[in-house]
Parts: sequence; C-alpha cells; structure tokens
Amino acid sequence: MARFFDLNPEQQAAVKCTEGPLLVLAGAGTGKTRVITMRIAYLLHNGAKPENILAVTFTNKAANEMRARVAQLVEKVEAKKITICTFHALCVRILRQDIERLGYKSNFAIYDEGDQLGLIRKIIARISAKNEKLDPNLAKNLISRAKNAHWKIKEPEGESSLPAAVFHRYQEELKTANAVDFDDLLILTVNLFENHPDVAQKWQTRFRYIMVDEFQDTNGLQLELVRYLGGNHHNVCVVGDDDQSIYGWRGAEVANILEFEHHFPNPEVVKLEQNYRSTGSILGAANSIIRHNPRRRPKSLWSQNGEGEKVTVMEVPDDHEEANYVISEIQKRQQIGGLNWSRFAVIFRMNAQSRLLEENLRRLRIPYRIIGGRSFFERREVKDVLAYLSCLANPSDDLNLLRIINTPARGIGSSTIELAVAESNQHKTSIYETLRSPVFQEFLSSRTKTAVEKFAELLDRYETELLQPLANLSAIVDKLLVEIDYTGELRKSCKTQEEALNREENIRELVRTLGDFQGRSTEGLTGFLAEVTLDQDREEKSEGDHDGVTLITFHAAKGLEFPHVFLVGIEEGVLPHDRSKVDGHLDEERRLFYVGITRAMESLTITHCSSRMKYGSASPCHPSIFLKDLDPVCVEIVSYHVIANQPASEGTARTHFAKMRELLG
DNA sequence: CGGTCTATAATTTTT
DNA sequence: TTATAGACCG
Repeated sequence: MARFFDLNPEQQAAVKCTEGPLLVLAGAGTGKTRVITMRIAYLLHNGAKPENILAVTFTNKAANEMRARVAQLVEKVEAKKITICTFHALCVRILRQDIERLGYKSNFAIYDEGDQLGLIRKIIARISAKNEKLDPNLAKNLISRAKNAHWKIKEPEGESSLPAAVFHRYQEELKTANAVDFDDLLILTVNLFENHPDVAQKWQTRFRYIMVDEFQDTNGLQLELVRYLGGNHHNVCVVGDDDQSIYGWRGAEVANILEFEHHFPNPEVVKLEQNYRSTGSILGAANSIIRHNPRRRPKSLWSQNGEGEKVTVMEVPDDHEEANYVISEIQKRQQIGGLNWSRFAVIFRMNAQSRLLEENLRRLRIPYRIIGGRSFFERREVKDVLAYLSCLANPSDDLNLLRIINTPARGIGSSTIELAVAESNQHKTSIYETLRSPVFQEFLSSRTKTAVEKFAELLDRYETELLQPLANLSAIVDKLLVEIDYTGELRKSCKTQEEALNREENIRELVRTLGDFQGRSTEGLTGFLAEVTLDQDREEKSEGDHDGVTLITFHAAKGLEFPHVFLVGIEEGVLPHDRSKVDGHLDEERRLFYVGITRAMESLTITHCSSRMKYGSASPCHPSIFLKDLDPVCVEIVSYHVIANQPASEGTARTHFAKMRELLG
C-alpha cells in the first residue's frame, strides 16, 4: 500500500472508512477517482473479496478508466473479479438473469433513443386523429419523465389524452417486441427487487461493498436501486460534487446528494477541498461564482499551486471577432510556449457556437477535434445492419423488422406491410410470427406470398446458424450481407461512388467490432447488441487521438481538464441560456459556468460579445450576470481594443524568437 | 414513391 | 442562418 501515504488526510479518511455509509464530497480536481480506486485496493488489502465489490459510474468511459486504474493497484486476477460498470450495464446483467419473472424473455433488446423515437412516431401516426398533432420528441420526453416519476408500468389514468394513449401503447409495443428502453432497464430492475425479495437478496449479498461515482447525477430510480442494493449492509460509498450537478434537465436529482443522510442515516462525511489541478486565481474565480448558489454543501477549493496568472475577462465587439481573437490567442500561446495543441480547449454553451471557431481554426490550419456530434451508430447503413442483427437475436423486435423487411427491396411493399402490421396488432403477435402464419399468407397474392416466405426463411436460417454454439458471428454476418446483396443496395442508393465506399467501410468496421467482441466475450449476439446501444461513442478512440485544440460544450467538458481554457459567449441568453430562465433553473446554469472554470489548469480566458448573430440577424448582448460575481482579485479585465491594435510587444517577440531558435538548434 | 419546396423553430445529451 | 419536418406534385 505504498501509495496510500501519497494521499492527503481527507483522502486517507475516505479510503479508510470501509464500513457503513460514506459520503465523499469531492470538489473539482480534488482526486476523486484516485480515492475510489485506492479505496478498492484498500478493501481488498483488508480481506474483502473482489467479487463483493461494486463500483458504479455513469459513462462507459469513466468505468473503463476506473478499471484501468484499479488494475494498476491490485493483482490482475483480483481486478477482473471486481464489478465496475455503468448503472445501465449493471441492470442489464441483473435483468438477463431474472427478467423472466417480469414476463420478458432474457434475450430482450435494448432500444436507444433513436429506436424509441421511431416507435413513438409509428404509434402517433397510427392512433392520432387527423386534427391531433403531437411532437414525437415531446412525447418521448413526457414518457421518460412519466417513467422516472414512478408512474411505473401500469395503466395510466384515463386514455383520453393523446400523450397518455401513446404512452400506454408504447409500453405495450415494447413488451410485445421483447424490448426495453434505457429507463426500463432501471425501472424493471427496481420492480424486480421490489416484487421478488429473493432476487434482491441475491444481489445484496453479492455486493457487500458499493461505490457510486458522480452521485450528484443520479436520478430517483438510480437512488432507489442503490437503496435496494445497499439495503442490508449500508456499505455504500457515494462520491460526487453537488456543485457540478448539471444534468437536472435529464432527471438528475441534486437532492440525492444533498439529502444523502436521509436515505443512509449517520454517514461518515468527507470533504475533499484540496485541488491538484488549477492555480489559485482560477480557484478563486470558481469559488466566487459557486458561493452564490443556495442549496448546496458549502465547499471552498484551495491549492498549493500558487496564484498563477489572473483570469482574463474581455468584451469583444461580436462573435466573429470573438472567434478570431480566441483562435489567434491560442496560436500565439502555442508558438511562444512550443506547446501541443491539445493543451487548449474552447468551451461553449451551444454546439452552434463551434462553427465560427472551426472556420478560424481551418483558416489558420490548426488541428482540432470536436467532442460530440453524429454517432457512428446513427448512420443509416450501420443501423440497417444492426437491425438485421437485432431481428436475428430477437425475432419479436417489430421495429427493427420493419426497418429491414424491404431493405434491400425484395417485393414486400407497403400494402403488404400494412396488412401484416394490422394483423399482428389484432392477434397481439409479433410481425415475424404473423409473416409466418398460414392464415396471413392466405391474404397474399402468390407472388407476394413467395417473397414473404423467402424473407421468413432467410431470417430463420440465419437465426439457427447464429445460435450454433461455435458460430463465427462476423463470418455469418458477412455471408448474410452478401446473400441479400446489401452492397448492391448501397451503390444504388448513394449519389456518389465515394459515399457508397464510405458506407461500405462503415459496415466492415461494424463487422470487425462484432468479431472483436466475440473474441473477448461469451455473451453472443445479444451481448454485442446491448454493448453497442449502451456504449455509443467508441469511434473517438480510432480517430480522436491526434493532437488538436478541443472544441467542447460545458456539459461534455465535465471531468476533463486542460492547461489553457477559453470560455466563450458568456452572455445573458447564452450562459445563462434564455431557455433556462423561464424554468428557474438559474442555479444549474451557474454550476455550468463553475464546471467550465474549473476545467482550467494554468490559464483561463473568458469572453463575451457586445453583439452576436442570432438566427441570422445581429442582436445586442449583455455580459452574463454571473460575471459580476467574479472576485476582482482573481480577474483582469482586458480591453479588446488595446489588444487588437497592439503589435506584438518587444518582450513577446523576443521570447518568440528565442523559442524559434531553440526549436531549430 | 421520391424529390423538391415551404413553414417553423432554434440548449445542454452520461445510457 | 440553418436544419428539419411535412406538404405537395410529377
């Protein structure tokens, strides 16, 4: 345990507290992950069995990182037996074992938000009257909110309103498709524990020691889950920072961390306030902002890193000038310091703000990477192939079956499909079963009948093949794609050959991923599909490791750090965003600002515009009200005109040339 | 059915 | 400004 003594006293206290509830309030950059991983090592050192340890995170990225760091601290064999995963992955594991008690089959499919939306759209189209309109996205949010508010899965009150009817129907169709959505994973697990105490007990005994990361982001159901899992032994350690709760709009309850004592009485409470990331000026600025929030656990970050340079705040004329200034400032600093581009990040409230920044970066040929954006798994061809796989893994999956039933075209037209849908609704059977039923086939012309039979036979044949114990999944999928001539379909549907080749490559990539999966897991096709929907942003690993300036939203920046950070567009209407004020969610916007500030290690520059292009026309902007709260001691307000009209100062130029010489010689 | 046109709206997005 | 959904027409 050599490294235990590298921890500061508070961190040590958190690590050593292994029995009973423990709340670790870990401010930004205070070594949170270090404490969790060290605590796991400490538990093992003190005789805990690795299989009894559970660490839950929110993202796969966090889980992977934690796994890697634990692996450095403990024996490999032991590390493998520790459960480190996301809430959702944990629920999948639990449900695969016992979901049959709730009337689902264990090969259930998981619908991501795209699938969800598709299903909702389908339902709205079918059941709404002509004069009724319902935005599918709105319906999706309503459904999610309803589920999280513990409506549970039962008849909603009255069928009169359209949203209620859609909700009801949605849940019904999910169940016949043997599918669950992200919310269901949590709800069903809680239901399972509630109604089947033996199952609850099995897992309570299994996980003697529980750790939850980013606890401020848990929602009601996740708390409920933790309460069940820790219900007997109360060895529950939660780590988080209420000041960094920025996902309230997605259902996260800050109250969970603010009222932790309420759920797990008499916890040990440890505050981590020593920051190892930022300079004093940056922390001073951060403290002065967050202090103004009501309803929080008071904390004050400090560090031994010295004051450092002051935080720069600058007003710029407009968003064009802002982007231009920020990017040239980055270029200047990069040259002077001979730094990697990856040491710089520009953080903004809305993705739309990245455009001007990108333009400037491209103009100056500076490499950059944007975090976020279209996922690999949202591309049409990838979804098509995944739809085939979903149908083979779970033939009741109507939504995915409809996606591929005539892709590529095989003579099953819309009237036939409509008939099949109506028929399956009437008999409450899946479309797959309907297609195979002789009664249904009697309705069809002989030509269509042949097409339907052939399609059903295709699915049957590949399903059987994939179920063989030693089946080589990726080889079989390759064979299937050749048989249906999906490549031919791509060539036909793409405008340019380049696009077709690109899409073909995407499919090869997907099949490769499947092969990789089979190489390291025994969970087969169902497991692969679950992993793919629960971990959608893997592509970054392949492309995203080059040096470049990071462009990122405040939300996505949580948990990251950069030596030099620029916060842009810190104006009323942007941060805080206009849409957040009406709801009275100002606190969360302030936390967002706080999160942005605390990403910076060495330097922080904040800009706001006097005018900004909004929806095509220039509109005047006022500095964010948050800027008033910045402690003047930490801040230097810089005039844009002085900077913009000033040629490089002699001092700067000299350093510059010195650096150049150094680089050359 | 698919392509083009027009009206409308406009955060953030861990799984 | 720009993206997207629905309408509309060949």
